[in-house]
Amino acid sequence: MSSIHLTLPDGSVRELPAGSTGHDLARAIGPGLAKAALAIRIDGQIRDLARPIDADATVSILTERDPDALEVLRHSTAHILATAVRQIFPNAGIGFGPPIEDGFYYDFEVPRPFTPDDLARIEEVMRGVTAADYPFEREVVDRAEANRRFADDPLKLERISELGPDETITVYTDGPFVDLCRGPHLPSTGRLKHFKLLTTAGAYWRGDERRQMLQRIYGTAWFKKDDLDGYLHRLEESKKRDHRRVGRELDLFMFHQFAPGAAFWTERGTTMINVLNQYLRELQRDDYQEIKTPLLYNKGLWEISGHWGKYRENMFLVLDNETGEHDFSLKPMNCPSHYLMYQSKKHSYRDLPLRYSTYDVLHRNEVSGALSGLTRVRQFQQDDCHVFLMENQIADEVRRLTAFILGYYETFGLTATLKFATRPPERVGDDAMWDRAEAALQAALEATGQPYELKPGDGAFYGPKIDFDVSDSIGRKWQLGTIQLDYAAPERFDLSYVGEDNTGHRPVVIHRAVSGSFERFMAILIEHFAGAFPVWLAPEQVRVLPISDHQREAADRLTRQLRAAGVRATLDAGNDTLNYRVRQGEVMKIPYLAVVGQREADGGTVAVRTRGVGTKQDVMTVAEFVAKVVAEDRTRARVP
RNA sequence: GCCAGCGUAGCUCAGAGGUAGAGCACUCGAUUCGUAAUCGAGCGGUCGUGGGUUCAAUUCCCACCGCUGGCUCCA
Repeated sequence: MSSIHLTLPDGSVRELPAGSTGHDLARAIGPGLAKAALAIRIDGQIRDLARPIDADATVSILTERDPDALEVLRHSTAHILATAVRQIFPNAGIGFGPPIEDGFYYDFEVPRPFTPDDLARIEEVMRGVTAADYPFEREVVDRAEANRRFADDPLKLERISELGPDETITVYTDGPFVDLCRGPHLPSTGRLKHFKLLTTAGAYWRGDERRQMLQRIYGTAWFKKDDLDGYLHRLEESKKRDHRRVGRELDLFMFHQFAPGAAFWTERGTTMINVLNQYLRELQRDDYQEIKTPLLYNKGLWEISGHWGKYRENMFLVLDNETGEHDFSLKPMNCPSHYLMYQSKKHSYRDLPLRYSTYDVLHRNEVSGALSGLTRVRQFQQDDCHVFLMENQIADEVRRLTAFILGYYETFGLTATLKFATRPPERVGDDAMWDRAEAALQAALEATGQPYELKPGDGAFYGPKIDFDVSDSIGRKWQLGTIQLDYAAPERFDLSYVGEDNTGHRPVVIHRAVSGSFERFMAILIEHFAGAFPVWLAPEQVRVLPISDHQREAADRLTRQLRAAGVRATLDAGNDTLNYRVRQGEVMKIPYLAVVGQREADGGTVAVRTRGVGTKQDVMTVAEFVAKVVAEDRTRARVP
């Protein structure tokens, strides 16, 4: 009888009879491992423990400690969910049930959507399935058999029909439930203990809005109760820093149903936006030309740019009373208007790269269901820039812009992930142009040395792009900055520059945004800092608190001194107790509370309470305090 | 746009087929205080909007608007 040789992670080799399983291996190594074993990694591929190993391989046994085991756990939990759903709704069609970050989901085709009560009931049945401790059994079937087994489920039949001729078709059974599935799974349903169903949602079959909507159930699953509790706790905590909540608590912005998707900025929020804008202006003072262009345009412009054909459904069309037609549109992007300005003059190659920057307001008619706080709005202000340059300047410019964007984020302690997005199905320009644009941008991106992820088909309709994504408090990623290469627009707008050879040449355009939009960036900042902004960003940097009316004059003087030095300071001399006013200051997350009692009033000092550090107070002279705040503001220090 | 949930005072939330409450906020009065809520009084809501059922609707039904979570889409 032949045998197989299995190399373990520590380099040792085990010899087992051919046909041995992962279980056998685990048992051979030791009873502890046999008990803890969940799955096995064979030459990098994770498999069921019960599956025979047919050849020599490098292997490792997966236990709870292996991060990959979580995915197996979650996918197996999804199966249990489906098991329970089928028990309650025997005719439910079974869609996809993958593991996702922190959990899993499963899509079902059912005659009516799930209610919250259904969810509770389903979870209860799931507990029964785990208590029954059914083994997950894998079986290889041929196509005819697969079609026969899933004859009552059109969703599964569709999946089977898509499997290639030489793909192995496997089905998994856990107790009463059979599913078409590639696996792998945990040994049995009894291994699943710490899970919770979270929400339901509609989801189009195959993610295609033209197809029927399935009912999706989201859940989470963990190996340990502590991990589950910890995750649920994290969910709660992140809700507390949700920018919509913090924005209201700190009085930064509001929304109104009469202007869906458009923020109202309060004085405090406006102050912050102005601070951000000022910072960007400072950074772009020397190498950029800031311009402003109209908000409303005749459709003629959009016909040239291609927006009328490719982007009209996202544009707010405006009625022209004279023609009776909706011939005008609010601009959804700045680019076309910047091309008009570029066009209006002759440009020399000596002037390139030429960078037009702007902070104009844009409007995009997002579908109502897409709106979400400040992260997804219909009206926003982009920190936009269009660079006109020669092809041989692309690499340099992309490197420069990338450094600019990442450097800007760094000021706030934000980190971004980069994505390289290529031609989408709906686009302008021919393939040759796209080949060139993608090659040029990717080469430039490679040259920056930054790691990036590839997103095929995710580019803008006019060119490939590099996106800079940052996560919000509940883990959703949002695109902030972007660098988009555009060969199409210069053609469409017949843009040119005069080269060294005194003839006309076609420039290339790069679209660039750093914050993406002030709105979205504010959302990210609010959540990133949980509202506790560093001094330079805080709308109110210092609040001066006289202990009683007797120090009012000294407090008033201090406030004026701070203001004269450019500090955003206010005086809170209300007749509330000091305790109450300190609390208000902490709740509003004011960086510094400057307390003036009789000792301070007499000595020309101030007792400074720093946000978040409690009762510890720093007594310093007024001059020292003013200098401290001014320095922190000027250096954009991430304090306190 | 699609699926689901939600919409009661400025905010957080109770409530019930018989025309509404609490805490905080706000206003006034008292208190003048040494680092996270001083005490008292008062003001405040055609219960998102419109229609229907009913003797009676804020409560039940329908439509619309908005918000939330997903799907699609996206800065």
